[in-house]
Amino acid sequence: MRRKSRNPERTREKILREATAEFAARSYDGARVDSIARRCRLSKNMLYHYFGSKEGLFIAVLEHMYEMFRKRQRDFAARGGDPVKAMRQLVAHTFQALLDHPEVIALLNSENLHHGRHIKRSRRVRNLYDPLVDTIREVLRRGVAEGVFRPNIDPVTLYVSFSSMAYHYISNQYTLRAILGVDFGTAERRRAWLNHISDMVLAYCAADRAAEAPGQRSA
Amino acid sequence: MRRKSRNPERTREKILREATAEFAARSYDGARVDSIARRCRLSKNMLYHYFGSKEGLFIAVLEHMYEMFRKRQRDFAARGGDPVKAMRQLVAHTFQALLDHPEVIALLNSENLHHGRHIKRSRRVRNLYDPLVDTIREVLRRGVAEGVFRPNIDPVTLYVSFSSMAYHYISNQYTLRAILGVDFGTAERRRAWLNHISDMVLAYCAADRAAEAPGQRSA
DNA sequence: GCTGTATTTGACTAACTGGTCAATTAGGTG
DNA sequence: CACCTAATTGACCAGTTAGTCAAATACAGC
Repeated sequence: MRRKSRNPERTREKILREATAEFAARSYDGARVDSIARRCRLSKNMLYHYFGSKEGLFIAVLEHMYEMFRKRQRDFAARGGDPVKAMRQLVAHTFQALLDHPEVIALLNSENLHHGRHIKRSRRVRNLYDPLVDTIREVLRRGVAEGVFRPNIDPVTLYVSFSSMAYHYISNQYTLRAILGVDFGTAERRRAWLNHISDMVLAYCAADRAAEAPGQRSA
Repeated sequence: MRRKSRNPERTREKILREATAEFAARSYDGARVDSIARRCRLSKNMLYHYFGSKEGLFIAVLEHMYEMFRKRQRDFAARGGDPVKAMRQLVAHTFQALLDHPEVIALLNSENLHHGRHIKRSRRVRNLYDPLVDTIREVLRRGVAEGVFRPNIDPVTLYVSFSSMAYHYISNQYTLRAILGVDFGTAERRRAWLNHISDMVLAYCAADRAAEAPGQRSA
């Protein structure tokens, strides 16, 4: 039987993969360095050799996660002529990305709980602009040109809006269930929620507005 | 100097108060029983005397938090004739409640990370209907009657929608800042965001819709 | 094949963690 | 005042935790 010969790259990746799983499952404080080492079938010293400390490892996990997510966003292109359809695809893509990568929500929640303490220490993550915002801007532009969207909609605000609704639905499903008595985990309810987010976004973007709604301020 | 004579009620409350602060600041796994005892200036045994275990204490904290929040929601009544104005008040109330009680977000996030493990064990919290939903229903009804809102809007869906946006804005402000490079903590940006949520809600509820937006399904 | 360097490991530790025990103290009640 | 019960405490423990040390091992270049 071939003893696993040394292979720094593979080892590093394996640690990163298992650490992501552990940190996502148990959050920063709940995660155990020994447990990660056991998952990797490596001695704990390897983690310290490559990442210095538990915090260093967590930062590397965050960076890796952000890069993966960003790449996925960049690879997505809302094609097709219809801006309304493109906007729906955009929302669906965001929702699906979060469903496909539950570790993203877990890691971000853990990080926000610590007031972004680790992200602040990472130079690679700071001011990492989400490429999806550019796609939104483009779709909005086309929609305005075609007369289906109203002008002067901020793409960042719109992005935060629908990603909030997608994220929160998944992230807080357990306490929402406890408070409202509704199971948000079923496929059908998810589909309905995705449609609802799109509906809200499109109602907000629609051009055929007149009276009092958007742009107005209350006292 | 008067040695603190025994007072079970006050002691219980003090433990609950300090435990809430500790669990909110450090989440369930990060919180330390010894630290809570130290905050209370009580021997650790008191926590075990009154709440049995760290988990029992956390459950009590969750229950207490829910009751407080629910009471606040119930006390709120969106008065006034104008349903549009009332809806804005409703959104503002929700946003402000989360700003006033940051521990709510911290505790709920911690609990969702554990897939609602503790909330499931609490009989007092299960299926605790949020009273604000009733207020929303009533405002929607009035709006439909006055012809400013369209009919058949689900109050629960609407509640989850705007509370998502309010909650997420506060909860994820640190990672949003890291990813988008925008400080979401300033008073002005908060005001703008509150207005934006209201705008979206009202655009969604508005009666004067015709063509394709709400209710439509994509493939 | 020799040697230097990077990879990998087993054994260890000092501090901490949730939880327990037996003992002490204060208040209400007869 | 004596007695019972509930509140409160100091001392302690077994298991765990992030992090360390020195040694061993494999690979690359000569």
